[in-house]
Order: sequence, then C-alpha cells, then structure tokens
Amino acid sequence: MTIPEDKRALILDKLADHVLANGLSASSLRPLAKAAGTSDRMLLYYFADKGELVAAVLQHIAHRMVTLMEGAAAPEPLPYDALLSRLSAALSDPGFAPYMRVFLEVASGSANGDATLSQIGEAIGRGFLDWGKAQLKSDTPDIDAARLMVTLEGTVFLRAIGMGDVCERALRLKG
Amino acid sequence: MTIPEDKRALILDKLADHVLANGLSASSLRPLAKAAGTSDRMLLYYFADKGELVAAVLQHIAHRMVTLMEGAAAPEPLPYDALLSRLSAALSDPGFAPYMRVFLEVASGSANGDATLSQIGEAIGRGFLDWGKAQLKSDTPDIDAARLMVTLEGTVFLRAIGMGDVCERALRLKG
DNA sequence: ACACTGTTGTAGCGCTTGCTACACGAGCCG
DNA sequence: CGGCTCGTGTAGCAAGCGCTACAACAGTGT
Repeated sequence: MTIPEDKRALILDKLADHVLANGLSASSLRPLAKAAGTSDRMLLYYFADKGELVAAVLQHIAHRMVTLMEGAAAPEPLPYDALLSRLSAALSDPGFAPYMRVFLEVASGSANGDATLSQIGEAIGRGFLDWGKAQLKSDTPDIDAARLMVTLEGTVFLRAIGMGDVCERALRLKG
Repeated sequence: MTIPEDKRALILDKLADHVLANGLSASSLRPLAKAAGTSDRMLLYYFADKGELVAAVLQHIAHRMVTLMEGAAAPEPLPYDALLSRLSAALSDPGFAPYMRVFLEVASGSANGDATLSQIGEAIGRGFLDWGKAQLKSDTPDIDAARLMVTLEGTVFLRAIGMGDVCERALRLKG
C-alpha cells in the first residue's frame, strides 16, 4: 500500500530545492511541479493534498538541515560564548541561510494559526535545541541551551529585516 | 493634491485592526474593504495600489505600536536584567502579541525579498531598538540594547512555534 | 485475446487574487 | 441651465489557486 512512496522520495529533493530557493509563499503546486519535472496533477497523485505535500517537503528539508548541522557541529563541547559565536557564524553561512528563511516563514505561518506548520516548526525547533545542547559545555546545560537558542533565533529574525549590524554588535563582546 | 489623504486616515484604523487580528496573509483587498466598511474599488481609489495600501497600514500599525510602547516604558532607566524581564513580559501581553505576530510576518516577507516589507520592517526594528536603549541603564548602552533586542526577538520567534517554555527557561536566571 | 489495474495527460471546475472599464449621480462653475 | 470634475457602485477582466473528472495508455495475469 501507499505505493507512490518511492516516487515521492524521488521528487522530494527537487521540491525541497525549490522551497529553499523561493520560499513557501512561492511554492504553489504548478511551480513546484515544474521544478520537480512533473505536473501538478501528478503531485496530487503522489500526495493526498497540498497540506500533506508541504508537510513532507518540510520534513525532508528538516532532515537535510540536520545533516548539514552535523557537519557544522563542534568536534567537542564548547563553553557558551565560544559555541554562540561559532553557531552564529554557521547560521549566516550562505549554505545555511535558506533553511533559516524557511524556518522563519514556518514560524510566521505558525503564529497565524496554521496547525501543520506549527507542529513541524516546533519539531524542528526542539531538534535544533537538542543539537545545541549536545555541544554545550556547561553546568546548567538546559538553561544555557535555551539562552543560546533564543539568541540565535533572535539574530535570524533581525538579519531578516536588515539589522545584521545589530546582531554583530550584540555578539561582539560577551554572548 | 492627494485629496483622498483624509479619507485614508478615516479607514486606516479599521484596516489596521483587521491586519492585527488576521495577519497580512489574510488581508487581501476584499476582506480589508469589508472590515473598513467600504469596497475594494474604493480602497484602490484611496491608495494607488495594494503595495501602497499595505505600506500605509503597516506604518499606521507601527505608529500605534510606538504609542503602546510608550505606555509600557519603564518610568526610569533599568539595568539590563530587570529591563529584559520587564519587556519580555510586555511583549507576550495579549495586547502586544498581535503586533509581534505581524512583525514576524513582515520579517518573513522581508527575508523572501519583498522590498517594501524589508524597508518598513527595518524602520520598526530600529525604532524598537532606540526605544529599548532609552530605558537602559548601562555603561555600554549600544551593545546592551543590541543584546536586549536580539534576545527579545528570539523569544518572539520561539513563542511563535510553541516553544515558550524555552523562552522562560532562558530568562529565568540571568538575562 | 482479454480484462483489469495502476499511471499519466488534458482539460476544466469553482474560487480568489489585484486591478480596471464604464456608467451614473452630486456638486460646483460658468 | 450646461457642462465638468469628483466620488462611487456594478461588473468584469486575466491570472493564479487547489483540486478533479475523464480518457487513454502500459503492463500484468488468465
């Protein structure tokens, strides 16, 4: 059953590429189909409806992001300040930035009541938090990981509205 | 010239109410017109096109937010930690939250290349930063105001995806 | 050879989007 | 009074949206 599961996997990469490059708001069925080399008709053959498709693509993107993050992880636990500056640099890397853009869009949709986005957004966020905690050398890892994440997402937000200078000022001395 | 400028002012309040209550993504011309007690036809008589309308509404919202913030300002400058917890509480107040939701949506649109939203988002952000700085008692007000803002926007982001618990953990001890 | 099942293209539905053409009344100016 | 501009309603446009009905094809089992 659910025979098209294989076909899904084959096109999810291309769908993810398109969403990362153009954002969720520019990801209606026809552009997505074009990017995947198929038709909107087929997209809805593989996926029950658009919600399921979006959920699958976002999960695929999240999975890719985890892989990317594993590559960017510190080889050994670092104290708060060092880890913060390391991760802040990683997040503004051009390879990482598209993921943050989509993450921001998910957060926005989630705040506006989209249940699917909310669920996926939280899952991604929790994974991110754990990933950070694992790299932290701290007496109070839960608190420091939370502080780390709040700060990092704050920089994502501010950079989105062209206030990257404020982020740098905030991080230059003391985390 | 620009005769309809008065008419604009009369409906901007209602338009702002609608955007704050329903978000930008649910603010196409016809719902907006209904909320303002007029027609989409008239909206485009008062404003050149939708971009100009959105810009005007967002500026109006920003202006309202400034007023709201003045009411929430600390009576005298506070040290970093005290100000942070005070403002964090203010931002999650139900009266303030809709503004943060819209702000988040603006940031998301800005990150996806919308020039108008980018411009307005940065203006709001800079205003916010200055407002925070004015309330800060610090030897390094620029740096601390930047840190304050990064942290506060981080909590807005995380709360949007249902991670308010992480925000509380991050702020409970030490800012 | 036949029927059946899974896959795909074509075409289109009903709806929303931003925006506009056109007509009609109200008020002002000569 | 006659015309003219300003404001507004009605109606509709082309494009895009998610989604679907239908037909045709391919492959397989009998």
